[in-house]
Amino acid sequence: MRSGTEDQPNVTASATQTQRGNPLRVARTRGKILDAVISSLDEVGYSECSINRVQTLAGVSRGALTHHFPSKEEMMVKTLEHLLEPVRGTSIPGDQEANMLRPSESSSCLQDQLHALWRQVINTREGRALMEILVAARTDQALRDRITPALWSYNDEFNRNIANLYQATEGHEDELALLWSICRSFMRGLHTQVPFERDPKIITKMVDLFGRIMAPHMSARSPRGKTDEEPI
Amino acid sequence: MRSGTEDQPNVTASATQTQRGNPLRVARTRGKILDAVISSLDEVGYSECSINRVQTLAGVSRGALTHHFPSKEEMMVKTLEHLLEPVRGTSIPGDQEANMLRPSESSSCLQDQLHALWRQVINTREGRALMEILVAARTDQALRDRITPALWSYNDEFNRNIANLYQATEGHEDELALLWSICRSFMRGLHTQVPFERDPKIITKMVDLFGRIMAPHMSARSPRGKTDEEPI
DNA sequence: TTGAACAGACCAGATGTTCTGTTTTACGAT
DNA sequence: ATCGTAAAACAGAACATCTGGTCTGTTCAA
Repeated sequence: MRSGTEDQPNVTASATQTQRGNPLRVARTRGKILDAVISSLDEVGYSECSINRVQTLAGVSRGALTHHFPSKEEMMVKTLEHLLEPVRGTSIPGDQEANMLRPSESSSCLQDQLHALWRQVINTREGRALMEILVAARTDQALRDRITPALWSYNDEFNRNIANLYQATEGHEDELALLWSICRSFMRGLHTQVPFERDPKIITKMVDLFGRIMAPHMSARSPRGKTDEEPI
Repeated sequence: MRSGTEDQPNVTASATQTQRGNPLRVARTRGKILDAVISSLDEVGYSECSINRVQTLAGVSRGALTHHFPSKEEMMVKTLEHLLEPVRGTSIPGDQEANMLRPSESSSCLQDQLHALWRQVINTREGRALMEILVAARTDQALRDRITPALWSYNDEFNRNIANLYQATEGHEDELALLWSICRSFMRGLHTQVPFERDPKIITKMVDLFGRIMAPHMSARSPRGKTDEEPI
């Protein structure tokens, strides 16, 4: 609580001259820590994602960790914001996840896009780590209060982008955001089914059938106007 | 590890003469403990659901708790099995949750039934507690291995019942289980959205729209014998 | 020389488990 | 009927371990 609790130097942006001097060394350290947090959340869950585990996995000292993240709550908040960055405005152009909303290169069929969303975004280290934080924040009001603004901002950005890339069937244009919320809720729920499913193909079948059911209600906009190479 | 680790006297059934004597006193104690576990999971989450909190909330001593549940893992396993009981074969006939799968008395419209499922089963203390255990078990292999059989058994029973009460549209009869898995996955995912939603009505809207989308693919069987009274 | 970046020790408190006692209950012998 | 006994049911202390937070140093770059 010695320094401002809310405006740590941004790691992704070029923090060239915040106050004193630390070029990209802090970015590497913070990156290692955030990566260790994500791995820990994915592999052992929120309750076992302890400071000791993170510092060991990241290969940094306790001092370094506490310097960058004064508290565990701070660590989780910053991790979540880090996880949400790729789809926000602050994303790096070359980032792979930044294109998650864009119709995949292979096909613009909704089913294929949902499959891609599941495989490349939701069912990943990052996706599972995010889920852990969301579930933990439900019962941790302090954490929830701190991550809610980022989630709202993310959600707004998400809906803004999605309206440019997809459209609901005519007469139901106002339902597009709701439709996508349903898609995301379905896939988050899938997280709690995967570990217990006998046959992994069931998950694929569920995504596939879900896509078939949703397809009549929404579709990708044709992206001509941005000179994309024609999806369908 | 002094007694058999797998066959504690069943609490729901009339444990009249298992080996020695304990009539309904143990049922009350176990009930208080299980209730405290459920409340703790719902209110403070898995990571904060400690032995101390449970024993305090239940109003029982440490000895009583460890007597009935020798380990925390055992406690969680038994709690999950307790949560899954109402819809299993071992359910008490008068239990309110036992009828969760049955078309509600109000209407047999799928949307209304999904709303009832959400309000009366999923979005409840018990539903949220179950979610906490499922999420925790993802990263806790020992716990996962112990609850998986109960989940499979529950799932089989679920699908068996659901086939008697619902039907997919003709030509897709084999998809009924998959359709219901999608419904359940969607609603589990909803758990992670509720705490962060600005307007609670959004959740209702999502359930409603989801029901409208799913309705063409499945419907309730008429409960009178086999004489269908035309669902669609 | 200044302050950020890092290193590592230290702490009070909480965690889950194990342990030894005490009470309660059922049942069999009298 | 009652009394003794064994085991279940319960009570609570003690344990080593781990948690997250705080603290004092040291290194590094401007």
